[in-house]
Amino acid sequence: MVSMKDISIACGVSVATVSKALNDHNDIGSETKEHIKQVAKEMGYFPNSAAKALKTNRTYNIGVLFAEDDYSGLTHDYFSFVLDSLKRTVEKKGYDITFINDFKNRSGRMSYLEHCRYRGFDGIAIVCTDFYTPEVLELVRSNIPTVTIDHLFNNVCAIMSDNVKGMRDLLTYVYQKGHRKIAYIHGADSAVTQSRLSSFYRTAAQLGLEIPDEYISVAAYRDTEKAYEETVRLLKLKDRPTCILYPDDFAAFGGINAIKERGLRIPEDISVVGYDGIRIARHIEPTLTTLNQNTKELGQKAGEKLISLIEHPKTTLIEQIIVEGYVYEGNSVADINEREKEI
Amino acid sequence: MVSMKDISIACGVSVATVSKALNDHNDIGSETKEHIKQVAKEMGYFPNSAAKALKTNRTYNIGVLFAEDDYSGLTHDYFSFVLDSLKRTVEKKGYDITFINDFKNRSGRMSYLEHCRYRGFDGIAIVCTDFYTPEVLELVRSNIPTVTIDHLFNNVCAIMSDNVKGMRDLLTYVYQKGHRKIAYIHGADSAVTQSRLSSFYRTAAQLGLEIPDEYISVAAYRDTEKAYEETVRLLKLKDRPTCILYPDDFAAFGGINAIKERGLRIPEDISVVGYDGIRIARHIEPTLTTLNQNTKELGQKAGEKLISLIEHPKTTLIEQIIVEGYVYEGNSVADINEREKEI
DNA sequence: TTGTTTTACGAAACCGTTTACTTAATTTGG
DNA sequence: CCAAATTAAGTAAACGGTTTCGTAAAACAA
Repeated sequence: MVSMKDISIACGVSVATVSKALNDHNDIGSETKEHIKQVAKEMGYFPNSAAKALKTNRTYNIGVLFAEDDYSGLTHDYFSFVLDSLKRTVEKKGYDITFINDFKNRSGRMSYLEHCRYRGFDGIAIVCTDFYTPEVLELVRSNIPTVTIDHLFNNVCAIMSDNVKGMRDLLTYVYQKGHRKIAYIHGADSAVTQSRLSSFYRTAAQLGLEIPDEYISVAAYRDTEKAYEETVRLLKLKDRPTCILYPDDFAAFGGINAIKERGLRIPEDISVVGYDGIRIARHIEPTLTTLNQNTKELGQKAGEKLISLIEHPKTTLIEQIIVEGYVYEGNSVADINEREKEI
Repeated sequence: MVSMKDISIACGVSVATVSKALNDHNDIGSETKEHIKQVAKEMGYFPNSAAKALKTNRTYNIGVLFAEDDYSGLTHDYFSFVLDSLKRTVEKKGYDITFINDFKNRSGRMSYLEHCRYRGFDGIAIVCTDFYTPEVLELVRSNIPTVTIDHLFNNVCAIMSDNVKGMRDLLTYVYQKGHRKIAYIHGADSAVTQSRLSSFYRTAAQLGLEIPDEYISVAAYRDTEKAYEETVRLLKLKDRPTCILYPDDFAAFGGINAIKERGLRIPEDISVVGYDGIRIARHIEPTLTTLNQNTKELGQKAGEKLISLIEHPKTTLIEQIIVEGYVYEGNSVADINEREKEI
């Protein structure tokens, strides 16, 4: 490992001069500066992040907290796209990404916050987790620059997918296609679910839709089994819905299977709507009508906001950034306007 | 930030004593040791990873190189599962994960290797990338402990999914179902593709299958469009195959769509086989018969091997670890044994 | 010329830990 | 009882940078 000391010897200057030359301080003569840079390059020098961090308290490293439960963080289509975009964004600005976890070593276990302090993360992004555990709360209450994604805390920047508009657009779309009997199997309780559900009810009211209680039920996100069951239940109803909204695309597949197994056609017999816009939704038959979330922008805004928070703490607004998605029009929703007329 | 110095003052001992007490050196009296530990806990002390790394040259941080091209690394179902498993495994042993990239700061861009040295990664895992770029080669030639996944380099530990056995099992399965006219749309050229393709031919020969050239073609992994096109081509053949193998599950969906659009049924009219065993494959209709790769074990073995390489460099074997998958029997492959008899 | 400012660099402290080497006190052995 | 060995602590130098402050030389002004 070639260090500044080696360069200072090679150039016959002090290490202070080397440091200042490489960092482009302006109290170093331009010839000296160029010469030092040249020699540094020739000798294959690059800095030691640990030493730099130790002295400057800046690591250029961002901690990302992702769900630790099985199969719900990294492997989640929606969140992995957000992470990918976040990663690209911060890397462009010279930051690395390290996962936050309950770090274990011989002296025991660390809380998330302790882990962050241990690693000296300049900022943290909380992407996909249970936001109401004590450790997560401890984290957001700390003074480390933080952004959360799809969750709103007091005094913490949040990048939110516009669930209210998303659900409104989705329901309005379905309505315009002539549907009046619309069921909604919503996700498990969370801030996101709340937003969507209340937007669903509000929009329904505005459209003059009547939603019987039996049209509303719950299946956890990505729970194909439960979505399947609930779909079966809905199909058995005397007054069956013409369209079913699912918690997300993945869960929708459970519903689709239930429908197909009963010999019903999509969308002719019953329409189906997902949420998220995962890749596969566009590649199956029927292509799934869904709310396509803008994962790229979510990750990008989160990264930009976080870096701004780190580099300009005084002037960066603590705010909520809303990112809109759009209705992806597959062919899983029938246009029944004409059918209605016939009746 | 409470440091060892603070504790040393609080305890009336030197920082060396604190350091040794906290690290359980045995030249500290047990009472003193306990007392120091107690005070450290009370004061909320935890170490500074940068300082520790600077002094010890150990970061307990592992660099992971993931493809940087759009939508092929993090968001890839197969690789994201491997990463998830790798992450869990190394975290259990007290290591963190940071992504390797071409780090940029004001003094320019770093190569992957330079980035690794800059961050002082104890080891690196190369998971999913183009293995033949100069920068990746530079990386594997370095003396940093390294494991690669699904690629074999000289003198580097490799964790490989058993593509030879996988393809053999898959083809044998299809054969046992009575299929004799089997097409294989294989992935773009790579070591993985080579393994599968040669295993396909060898197994075919052993089974006495004749595979006309027109049954073999190429579509990039996850390229639904190309898979669609190639499927259309296959369907138009005079002597049409009864079963088509795809590069991966995702690509298979392209093929499935082509087949369905032409009014053909799966598996009654034509059988379809994927590769990977991504989650969704079990949740669509028909459920996809595919080779289920053992992502959990791949990530786990990779993590364990890497840590062994880091902690016991002398005694750890440089070897190739093969992880087997299994045929997931969906219902996309028809049993045509009886049909054959009828004819 | 002399006094003042500017420029270009160096000395040294410091960031938080680890560790080789000392040293003082205590225990052990004969 | 005294020398040797052991134990328990401390001292100080590193690790590789950054930064404050000081200063000699050069440039400038009058």
